[in-house]
Amino acid sequence: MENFGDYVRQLRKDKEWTLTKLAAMLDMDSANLSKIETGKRGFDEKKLPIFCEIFKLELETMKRELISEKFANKVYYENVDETVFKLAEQKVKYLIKNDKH
Amino acid sequence: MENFGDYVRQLRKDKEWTLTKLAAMLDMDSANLSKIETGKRGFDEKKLPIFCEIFKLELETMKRELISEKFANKVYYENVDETVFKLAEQKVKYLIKNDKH
DNA sequence: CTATTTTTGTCATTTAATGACAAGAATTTT
DNA sequence: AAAATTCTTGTCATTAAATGACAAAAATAG
Repeated sequence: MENFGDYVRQLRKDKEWTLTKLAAMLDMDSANLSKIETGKRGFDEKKLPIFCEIFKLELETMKRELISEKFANKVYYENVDETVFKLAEQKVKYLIKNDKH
Repeated sequence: MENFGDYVRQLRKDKEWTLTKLAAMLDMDSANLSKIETGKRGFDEKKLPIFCEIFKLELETMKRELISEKFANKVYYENVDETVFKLAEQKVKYLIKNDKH
C-alpha cells in the first residue's frame, strides 16, 4: 500500500462517494477528510473500527498500516537511521520476555 | 540496551550523582527524572542533546534508542503484530524514492 | 534517630492532535 | 459559461496527551 490517504481515496472513489458522504459516515468534517486523503493529516486511529466496517476491511491489518505509516513518517522526516526498526523489534522481544502486562 | 530508564540510572550511578543533581543539570524535576528511570514516563526527546553532552554520548545513537523504545512500547502495549516494522521500513523506502522534502 | 535521597500521587501547564467553520479553487452538470 | 457541487486550504477552537511542578510518603544512608 502506497500510503493511507491515497488508499482511502481509492476506496471512496470505487464506491463513487463524495468526501461529504464518507465524512458523514465517519462522523467527521469533509474538509478534514480531504486533508487525510491528501496526506496533510493522519487518520485518527479511534475511527479505524468504523472505517473498516464501512469498507469491510480487517481491523488488525489496517491498524498495522496506519501505525507503520506513523513510524515511517517520524523516521523519514526526522532523518533517523532505519536501523531504528531493528532496535524496536529487539525491544519488543525484550518486553515480551520480561512480560509485565 | 535493556531500556532507556535503566540506562540513565546506570550512567548516573556510575558518576555517583543523585537524582537531584542530574535533574538540575537537565533542567528538570528530580521526581520526574525518577519516573523516567523507573520507566513510568518517557524521556523528553528535546532534552537528548543536553543529556548526550553530559554523558558524552552520540546524539544520533541515543535518538535511535529513544525512538525505537517508543515504537516498541506502542507495539507491545497495543498488541500490534511485529510485521508492522517491516511495513514501516518499506514505507520509508517509498518516501525516500518519491522524495518530497 | 536524623538527614538525604528516591518514589508516588496529584494537579497545573504546555504541546500536539483533532474538530469545526469559512472561503476559495476546481470540477461537474445543465 | 453559469450554476451547482465537490474538493482544498487556511485559520482558530477544542480536546487529549505529554510534561512540569510541588508535596508528602517511603526508602536508604549516615
